Amino acid sequence: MARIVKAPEERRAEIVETADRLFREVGYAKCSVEMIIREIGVAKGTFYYYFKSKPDILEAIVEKTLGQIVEMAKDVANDPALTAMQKMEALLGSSHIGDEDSLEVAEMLHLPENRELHELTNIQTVLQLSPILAEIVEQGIGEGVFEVEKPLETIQFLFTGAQFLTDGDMFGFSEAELRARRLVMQAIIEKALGAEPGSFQFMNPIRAVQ
Amino acid sequence: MARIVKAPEERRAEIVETADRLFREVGYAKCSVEMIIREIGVAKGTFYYYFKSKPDILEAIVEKTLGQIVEMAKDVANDPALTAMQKMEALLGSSHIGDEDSLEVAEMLHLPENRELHELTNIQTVLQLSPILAEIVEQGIGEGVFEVEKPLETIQFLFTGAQFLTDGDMFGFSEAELRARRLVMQAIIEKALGAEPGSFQFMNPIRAVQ
Amino acid sequence: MARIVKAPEERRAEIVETADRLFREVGYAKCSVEMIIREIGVAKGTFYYYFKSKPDILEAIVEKTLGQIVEMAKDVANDPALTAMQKMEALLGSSHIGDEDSLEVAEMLHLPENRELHELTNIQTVLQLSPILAEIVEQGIGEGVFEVEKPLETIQFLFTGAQFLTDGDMFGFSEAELRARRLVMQAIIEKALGAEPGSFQFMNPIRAVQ
Amino acid sequence: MARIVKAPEERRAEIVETADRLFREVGYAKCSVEMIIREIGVAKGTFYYYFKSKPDILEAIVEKTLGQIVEMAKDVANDPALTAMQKMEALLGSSHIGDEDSLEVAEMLHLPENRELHELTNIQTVLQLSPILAEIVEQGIGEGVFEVEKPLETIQFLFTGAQFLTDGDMFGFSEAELRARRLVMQAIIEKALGAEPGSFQFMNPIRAVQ
DNA sequence: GATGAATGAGAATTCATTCAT
DNA sequence: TATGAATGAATTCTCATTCAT
Repeated sequence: MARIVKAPEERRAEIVETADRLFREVGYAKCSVEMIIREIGVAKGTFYYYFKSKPDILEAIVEKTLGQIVEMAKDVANDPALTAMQKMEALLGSSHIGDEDSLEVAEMLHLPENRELHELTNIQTVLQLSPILAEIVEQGIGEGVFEVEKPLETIQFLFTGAQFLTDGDMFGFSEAELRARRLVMQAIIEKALGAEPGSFQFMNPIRAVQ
Repeated sequence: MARIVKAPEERRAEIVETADRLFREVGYAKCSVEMIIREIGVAKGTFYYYFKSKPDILEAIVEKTLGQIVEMAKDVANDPALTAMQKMEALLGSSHIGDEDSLEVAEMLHLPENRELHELTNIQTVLQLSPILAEIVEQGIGEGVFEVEKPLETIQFLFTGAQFLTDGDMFGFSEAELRARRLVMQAIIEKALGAEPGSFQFMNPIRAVQ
Repeated sequence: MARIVKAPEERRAEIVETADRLFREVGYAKCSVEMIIREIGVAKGTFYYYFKSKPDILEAIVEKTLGQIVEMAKDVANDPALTAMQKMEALLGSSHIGDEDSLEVAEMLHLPENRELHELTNIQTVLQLSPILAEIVEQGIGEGVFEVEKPLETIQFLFTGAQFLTDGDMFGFSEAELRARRLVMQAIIEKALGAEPGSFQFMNPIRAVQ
Repeated sequence: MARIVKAPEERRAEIVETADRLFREVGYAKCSVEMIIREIGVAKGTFYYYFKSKPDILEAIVEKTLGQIVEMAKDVANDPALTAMQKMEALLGSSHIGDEDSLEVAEMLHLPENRELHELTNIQTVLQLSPILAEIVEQGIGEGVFEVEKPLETIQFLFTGAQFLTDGDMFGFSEAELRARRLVMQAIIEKALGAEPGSFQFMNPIRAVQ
């Protein structure tokens, strides 16, 4: 096959992205290295030139994904101009704000993922994001909008429930069922954080059915 | 090897139980059919006489496990002598009541499981158990101990959070961390169900540190 | 491919023999499992049903070969009717005596072998055969035909020299060169063992050029 | 990486030396070209600029090694001031004479080598060195210290036995076992060459145990 | 019902070698 | 001279499944 030379970072990114997509589409275990390289049009050796094993690229994907999520969350959390509630909305709201191509946390987490990626990314997401969210909750306590004793543990529980219940299609819920669950989630979160009922309405915006 | 003839149901049950145990011990993907039959001392053909494929026996295991859990939950739920709170305690409490070898729901769900079984059983557990628990919540509303609008969805959210956060060692929490999370879980559940603070204390019994 | 079922020992022996031959023909490293199974006409899985790895079958081959050699040597050594000199002749002589299909030690050792098999079999042959030969030398000392102080070490040295110098075609000697070396070998062995000059003439029989 | 230009002979020698060392350390087959170039800090292409293949560099190494050995042996053999016995001692003696960093033949041959290098170098060593040694034996016959009919073949046999029996750790002998074998070797060599008993004592110098 | 030898389609990984720059 | 990204054939090994007995 014709040899096409690319800048290493470019080639590496190309492989990561393709693998990421295929892993999510067909699952990590069922997606062979063969599939990945055929999709890109490179040789087996090229794959192994950049990644020393299949688990190795999985790690790279998780790191990349988490990096993006955490970075965005930190940007929001550290913005001194925002109230705790505004930060919550920015991170958990389901409506797009600002520029188009920025993926939101909520959206990122709702990709149809498979088990391995699920476990690795979702769990890591909960673990890495909850301290950031907990800090926002602390800010909110200071601002008098939240009232809760153990912000970190509370956030972790709520996050986990939200993550796994509405993520992917693990549960096979219909759109209507998902909506109902999101509404309830909102109420539980408000109660758990001691927030005003309705203050997390941004999680369930009224909008036209997609 | 000597041919040992057994009653079909017995042989089938033997295979299911062994596979169940091995799947949980070493994981579904990593447990080969070979391992299962060697453990029992039976031939390959015998396995395929009873189950048409490996996924097939996985399904059988999940069905069996769920059946046991759901049956027990229904027994409790349908006991006319118990209050809603007592039923909750019976199903979610972490202390043993009654005979020794009966596995509780809470206990069953906390076995170190692997991904495949996890996904299949945990999710199915949430889906099948939540209507039963929701009914108990309705009973509790009638008895004035709970106050919540959407029992089913609320239960599902809480159940999911509890399930995934404290199950297995997905998150790698230490014992102390798990205890902290269980305490918070109790508070959130009470708030979400509109129950008296401390009424779900049975989830966190004071006991000697192991 | 048509499934041909054979008795396990038969199939196993078939694989060992084919592998043995191919390893010697093309070398252990260069002979792939694929080559072996294609030669026999069985599936890959069949090979791995009988041998857990490629090194595993190598071991089996060496064991088989050594077993045959050592067994024959022991039979000769333990024959009470033979003198030490006759035993030496039986084991080291290059002319066929008796039944046709019995491979002699000398002949067995002169097969064109490759490195791995060479190292493993030749060395093991020296180590396992030298005590047997040393015992014969002791018998010879008693009979007054040998005179040497350290039979075992002496035998090992002589055996090693003989083994590696005239074995296979490591050195690329011509037939004439080999003959010359064998003659000298005879003289050295006689001197080293303190035997009568010419007593090991059986190693170099006068015969028509092949 | 920064491109470091070196004089061709220097670069070539650098690669040969590194490959030589690594081949001996990890074995020819197990030492990849990658390992060699990483060790030097040079690119793949550079390796293939100097050597057309991996077997090619192996050949270069053997030639280099043999060259050194043969050259030294010739220097000794052609020294008109030395007796045959002194030459034997110079070449086969196990004690250091002269300057420190000069490797002796005996020492060179006892490096822990691997199969490929072993076969190629040891055999070639025997073949190239034996005529030189044979010439010394002829000189010794003239001087009345040796008495043997076929010097070349005799030397070849003795050399081969010595080489393979005590080389590397093919046989896995202990230090004590090796000492016993070297003593016997001395006796056999003396007998085979018709030399005075004890005249080859230099092969087994009495020295403090290490 | 039961056996276990046999199947074969993959899977991951290695590495000597090439070639555009 | 030198670089290093790219190649791809080859290799070992796995394991769910089949089928002759």
